[in-house]
Amino acid sequence: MNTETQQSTETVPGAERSSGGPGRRRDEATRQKILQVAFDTLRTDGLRGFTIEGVALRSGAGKTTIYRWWPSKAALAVDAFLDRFPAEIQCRGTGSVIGDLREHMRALADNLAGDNGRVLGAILSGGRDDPETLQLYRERILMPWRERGRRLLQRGIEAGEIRADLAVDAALDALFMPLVVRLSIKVGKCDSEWVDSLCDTVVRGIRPGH
Amino acid sequence: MNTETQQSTETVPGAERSSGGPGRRRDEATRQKILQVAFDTLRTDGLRGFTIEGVALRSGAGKTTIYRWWPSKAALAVDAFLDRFPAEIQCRGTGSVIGDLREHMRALADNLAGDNGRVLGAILSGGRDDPETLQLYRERILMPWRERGRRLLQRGIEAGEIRADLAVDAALDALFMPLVVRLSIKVGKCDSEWVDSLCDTVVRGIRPGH
Amino acid sequence: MNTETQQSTETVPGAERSSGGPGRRRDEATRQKILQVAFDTLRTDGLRGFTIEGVALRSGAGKTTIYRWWPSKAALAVDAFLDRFPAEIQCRGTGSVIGDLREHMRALADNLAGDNGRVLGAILSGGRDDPETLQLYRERILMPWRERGRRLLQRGIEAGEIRADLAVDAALDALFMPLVVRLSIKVGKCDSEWVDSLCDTVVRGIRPGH
Amino acid sequence: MNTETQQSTETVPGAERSSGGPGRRRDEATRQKILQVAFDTLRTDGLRGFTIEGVALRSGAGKTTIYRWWPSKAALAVDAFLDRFPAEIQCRGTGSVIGDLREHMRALADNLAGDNGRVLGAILSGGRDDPETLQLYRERILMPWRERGRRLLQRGIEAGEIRADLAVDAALDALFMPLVVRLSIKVGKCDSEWVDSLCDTVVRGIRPGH
DNA sequence: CGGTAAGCGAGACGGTACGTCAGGTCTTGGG
DNA sequence: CCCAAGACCTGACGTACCGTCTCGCTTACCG
Repeated sequence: MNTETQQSTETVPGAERSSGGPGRRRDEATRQKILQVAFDTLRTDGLRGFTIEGVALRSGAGKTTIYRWWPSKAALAVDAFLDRFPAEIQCRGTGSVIGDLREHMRALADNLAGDNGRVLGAILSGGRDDPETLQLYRERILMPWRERGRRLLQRGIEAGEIRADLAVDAALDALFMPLVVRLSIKVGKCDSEWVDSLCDTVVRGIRPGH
Repeated sequence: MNTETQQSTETVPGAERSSGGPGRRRDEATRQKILQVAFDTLRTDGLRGFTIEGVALRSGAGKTTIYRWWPSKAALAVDAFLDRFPAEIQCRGTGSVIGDLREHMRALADNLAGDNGRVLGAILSGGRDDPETLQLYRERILMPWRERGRRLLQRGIEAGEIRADLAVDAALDALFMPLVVRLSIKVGKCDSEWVDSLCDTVVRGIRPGH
Repeated sequence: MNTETQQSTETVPGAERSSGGPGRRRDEATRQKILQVAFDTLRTDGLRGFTIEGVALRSGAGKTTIYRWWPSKAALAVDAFLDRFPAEIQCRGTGSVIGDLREHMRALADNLAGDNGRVLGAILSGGRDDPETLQLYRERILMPWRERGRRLLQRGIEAGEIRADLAVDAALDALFMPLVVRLSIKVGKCDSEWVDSLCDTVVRGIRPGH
Repeated sequence: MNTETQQSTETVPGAERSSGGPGRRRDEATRQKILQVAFDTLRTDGLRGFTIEGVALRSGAGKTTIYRWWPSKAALAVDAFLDRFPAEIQCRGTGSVIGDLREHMRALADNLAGDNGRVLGAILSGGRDDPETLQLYRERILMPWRERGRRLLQRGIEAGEIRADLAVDAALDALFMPLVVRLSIKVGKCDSEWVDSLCDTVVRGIRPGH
């Protein structure tokens, strides 16, 4: 678990009520075990084999305990993912904004190349019907990516590296959505070659140059 | 059912073995009823409320009959969608290739604005765990969109409207994937305004012009 | 099949309408195959594994054909049994009526020792809920046994070997019912030793003798 | 439920694990309701209409709950019967052992005259294919009858009322099996007249008296 | 330092849907 | 009119998880 990047723990499901008042404290080891098992199950069996019952069994926890802290299995899945996914993608700065943008997307794709990608893919689709989980997904996974991208684009506009009349949201869509789809629909790979190609295309557009 | 646009019906699940040999023929009315009910259920209740049991009940068919023709509920969902979705999106030609591209995407978005979009969204994610259905989805829904787009882009390159060194696949990703995500994750609308904005962005790129 | 002992074939289910009128004649080979397979299935798998579906499959007949000639699977079972069970148990005469009685029961038990017993046991219980089959069973299997026994007893009474005030039906119950139960409930064996013991007991009674 | 006559409840299916250890206790009311409904269904509709599904529906219990406690529907049927059937048939003593024997059988027939008989008849045959249930049936229903009878016979032998060289098992067969058959095959009634007649026959034998 | 208020595991409970099996009916084409 | 093949609706099967609900036990604070 990446403790240093876990911010605003209080409002996160599965981590509330950690002190104050009488009664036994929440067992942190149990929480960890549950998240661990949840993540592994998602990785190994996909969302199909991901059941509260199974997580409870394999983690040695009671179902009650899981339901006490996570409102739905989708919430648990999102949490299990985020617990192992850095809130802030770290990447080295290049000289230019557009270079930084490419680095950001590369780092993202890198990070999602292995287990994380499998797990996120599982979540992406499965939780779709649960509006609450969709909300969680948008807010806690997708938005941070876009916000980081948005900041970069704005910085680029200010620096004159990006045209001022850009429809920022559309650009973010063009950049990040393909990543999301490739993960969930498994159409093609998400390697850095592809990421570069995508970035380049969006940066230059499809019209004949200059 | 749109008979004229339904090509190569023989290899499509749920439509095989329609003649020859002894034994009772497949009941076309039943097939239609099942697809109809499946579509309506997906539209109304989403994938959450979409159960074989329910479709059987509401269509008056036996569960066995459904399982005889569709291997999984995801396969049924894909079929129900395609039965009501035109295989070829029709749109008027404009003078330019880029105009045609925009028209194509507008028509697509239009077609998915109502029930079709709801249903497709439901399918998109739910079928993810069933590799077979994913395959179906890619081949029978996504690919036709991309192919149409690919042909347009290539025509544009030949006509000099589009730069010759374009990474076509990346461009297709940037154009169509956002549409898919907006449908499935319900992040933002898919109206023609947004489509125009997206097209424009991909066409011009994000760098300062010429 | 024991053709010579099969009497009154006309009223037997599965053997009617064998001539006259237009149309194709009934296929005797098919009838034989069905009965054969039915018998074997009962013998091998018991009533549990005895299904019209299975018989149709293994005999190569269509389900329709079976239903055309037998109203229920119990009827088929009874028929399959009777087709291989001699209508008249043959046994050598002894000097005395009581000896003949013992011989009759021995022959019966003998005949039911192997496959026939297994099959009859299967029928006995399974058909119980179908009143029609129960009727069949009583009329075509049980009654002949009792009638033969009744004739013997009556002969014994006339000959003075059996007391005149005997409640014949009760005696028949005491003699034959244990056989039926042992077959169906599988409580104990039905070997000739046991048969002798039973006969002897019923003959002599339980009170101290002479 | 006849609490006072229910002995050794611990080893009886559907009544185990009623205390100790963590976890929610078994709901006795539910158990009662299930047995009640099962009994009523058997009485009303026979074994034909006796389905786990139906019992679950009418009792308000989940199918899982039934399957948790009873391995098969036959086991449930046996239990439903025994729950309402006195483990020890009570009957007044007469002066003689043979009189007591007749009383015992009368009481038995009496007890089985109404609903109990219908239910037992239903069980008798239906459970035949399930060896486990057959076992249950033999051990928990048939054996107690025979044991009681056996004790009576032995007492009779000691008292000189019954001949010393009697084959006790054969005598028990002759006495009780007809009862069982009459119940299951429905050949004739089980009234006290018939019971008397049967007893008398077995007691006196069929040979001319003394 | 003892009461009380949680947290925790185990596990029973009423449900819903699953995917399968067999029952009995029907509709083909061919003999 | 018979027969095979086989599609069809019905209904029950036994299983898997769901989310809820007791239980008895274990902490830990707070008066």
